[in-house]
Amino acid sequence: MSQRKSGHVTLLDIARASGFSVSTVSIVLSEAPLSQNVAVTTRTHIRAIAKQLGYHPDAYARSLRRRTTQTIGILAFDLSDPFCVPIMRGIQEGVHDGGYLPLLMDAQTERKLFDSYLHMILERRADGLIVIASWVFEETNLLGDIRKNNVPIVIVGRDLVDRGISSILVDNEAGGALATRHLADLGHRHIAVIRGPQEMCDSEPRWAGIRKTAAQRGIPIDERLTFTLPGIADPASGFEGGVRLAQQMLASRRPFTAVLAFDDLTALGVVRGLSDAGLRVPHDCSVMGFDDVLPAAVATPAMTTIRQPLREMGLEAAQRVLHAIRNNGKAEKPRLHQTDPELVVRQSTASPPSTAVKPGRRSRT
Amino acid sequence: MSQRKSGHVTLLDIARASGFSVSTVSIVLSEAPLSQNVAVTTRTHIRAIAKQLGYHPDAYARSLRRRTTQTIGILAFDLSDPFCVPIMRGIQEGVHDGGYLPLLMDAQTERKLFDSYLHMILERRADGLIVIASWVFEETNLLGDIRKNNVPIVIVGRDLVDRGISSILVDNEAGGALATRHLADLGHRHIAVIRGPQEMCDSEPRWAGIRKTAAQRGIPIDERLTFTLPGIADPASGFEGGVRLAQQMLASRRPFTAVLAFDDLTALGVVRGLSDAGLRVPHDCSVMGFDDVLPAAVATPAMTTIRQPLREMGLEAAQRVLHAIRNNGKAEKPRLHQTDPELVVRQSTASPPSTAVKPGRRSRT
DNA sequence: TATATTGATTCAAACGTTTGAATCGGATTG
DNA sequence: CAATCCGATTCAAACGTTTGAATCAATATA
Repeated sequence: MSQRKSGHVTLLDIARASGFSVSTVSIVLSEAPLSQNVAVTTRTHIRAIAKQLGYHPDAYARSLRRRTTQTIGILAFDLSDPFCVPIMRGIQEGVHDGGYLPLLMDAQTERKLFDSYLHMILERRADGLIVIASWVFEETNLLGDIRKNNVPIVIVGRDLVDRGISSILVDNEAGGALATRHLADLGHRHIAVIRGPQEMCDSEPRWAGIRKTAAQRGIPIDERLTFTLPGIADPASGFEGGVRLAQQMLASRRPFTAVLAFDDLTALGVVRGLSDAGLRVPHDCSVMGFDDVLPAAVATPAMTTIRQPLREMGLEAAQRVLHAIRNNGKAEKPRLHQTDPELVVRQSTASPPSTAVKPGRRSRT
Repeated sequence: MSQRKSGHVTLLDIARASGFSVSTVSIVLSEAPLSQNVAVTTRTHIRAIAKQLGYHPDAYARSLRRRTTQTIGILAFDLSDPFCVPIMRGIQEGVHDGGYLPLLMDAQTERKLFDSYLHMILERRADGLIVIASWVFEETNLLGDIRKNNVPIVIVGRDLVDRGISSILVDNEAGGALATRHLADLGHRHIAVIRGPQEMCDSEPRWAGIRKTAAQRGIPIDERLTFTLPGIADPASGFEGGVRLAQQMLASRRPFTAVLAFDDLTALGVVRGLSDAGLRVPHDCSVMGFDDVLPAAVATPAMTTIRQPLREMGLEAAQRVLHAIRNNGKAEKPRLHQTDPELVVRQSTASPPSTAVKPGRRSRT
């Protein structure tokens, strides 16, 4: 009855129903400072009617008038990547605590979608933007458009500082070193390595950390036991890659007692590959991952890995944009924030077998 | 220079820069039917300036005027549940194809956040709403408010038809039957069962499917080998529950050759629990999950499970709301849509050991 | 030449809020 | 009694769009 054509209850509806003007109703319902001057009886009356009618202020009209949306866009390149989830959680926490509304979007690894969502975020006048760049993430020139409309932006999972964008990243070199040191401490001398795809910025420094630490400890790196993942956009491909590369390792007939995989999914693939060949982890061969995502924790044997402080990274990203929003005027210079990785020892690593197992030869059946 | 105080480029800016009126600019840039009447030179001129200035129409002003937001809210109770991801993907696909923008929100298993986001969705005037109710999901009376503002709503993962809400759900009874049949076909006669928490609507019918099929096949269900997961909101708790219950199974000293777990995470927990006790899966004992989420697929041995057509369910949900939006006037009556589960045979199930292993006794070490 | 037709552009109102300024009856003060 | 102040409420303009109706010149028709 009092419903308008739009189907939504508006201030006018309440004004009519209560006998007061739209202004008064607005002042009361939005709890403006002026509402202290409004008679108490009026206030309660208006509030009662609003609740009864199921009034919810129109965010569009409100934002239009107030010229602020209190909204921060979160654009994930691939939300199905378990890697994204804790980051997203951290971001949400930070954004929410700052009184902003997170506007979550998932580009599903599709460049086209990514751009289209970037448009939407611009059109929705988000006060800030955070990009989660998991796995292989293609550049987009649209990011320039973002800055043209001076929306503060932070990216996590990729270093775009030289593009003028604040970035948050784990210290990959330290992570690679941590992993290598762990295997060295266990006594491994023959380590197979699976490097990340060349397109990913994490690959190189992680590899550097591995190489340097191996050199320090006097561990030779056999290049015939060094492999590289192909750069496919689908993160689940990491698993398949791990399976395939494990087979190649075994086929190479070079001895190794541990595998250092680029990330957890790849490591899980390696476990599968080794297991299919009759090898047991960690009894016959140790396997390490990187990231510490859910599947690694619930697999058996539980995966030893290098944890990225994903939640903290998300939180940091949120605080970074919020800060940028607050001193809106002066654009601060982009910074790179590196976070500390952490070794998580679980079940997939152990000392090398006493008698050096020669992989490629089935150990049972 | 031509930037307004808002920091965003507006139609007025372009009008001034081009020498045409706001109306003309609007007509051109929004590609209204009238734009055919606009001179070609004018069109290209205006478009050029718009691009140069980096113009993006203000979604708020536009929606306000057009009285439609072309937006569908997606409210997930817990996005970190891998169960949600394919559903969300399906929804996104359907929503996007229908020309709508998905507005994704993640309640992080918090009732308070859920309600708060529900508010936001209402305030943002979403044209429709889809709720993903993974795991234990508490009711909320706010759903009534949604209908009061006649926003079409569909829920997936929970049956709320008697509350007047269209629901999409896997056929749990069929799924339970499918799983039981698979184990029976393999020759298992002693099956331990882990039932879902009582708070979940999936638990009962799934259990019914198991019981009936077991009876059909003449397989006794030992109630001392039947367990129930506690109803905790955190889905990762399923894994812990599985570990603990596996220990209880073994401690009970009752013989069993297979475990039918409520879902994949629980099943992975069971594998861990059995493995810690020295039992091998599937050699000593088979384990089955339910849902078919990512961690089940990448574990070793790969988990045999019952797949829910999650993506299809999401798609269906999207189409259901879109349909409801289209014939807005007449509210159609809520329907329950049950989807067909599918058996996915992997590595975690096999025939029972020839010599009936008595669990509770370590088979090695 | 006057009138109708067309093509190109603009006017102006509206969407639902918010908010500085204005109103207005009544009470207080000089 | 006039002037002032105060508390309670309302006016009216603005936010950036869209769009039916209006304008207006130039061309085609009678």
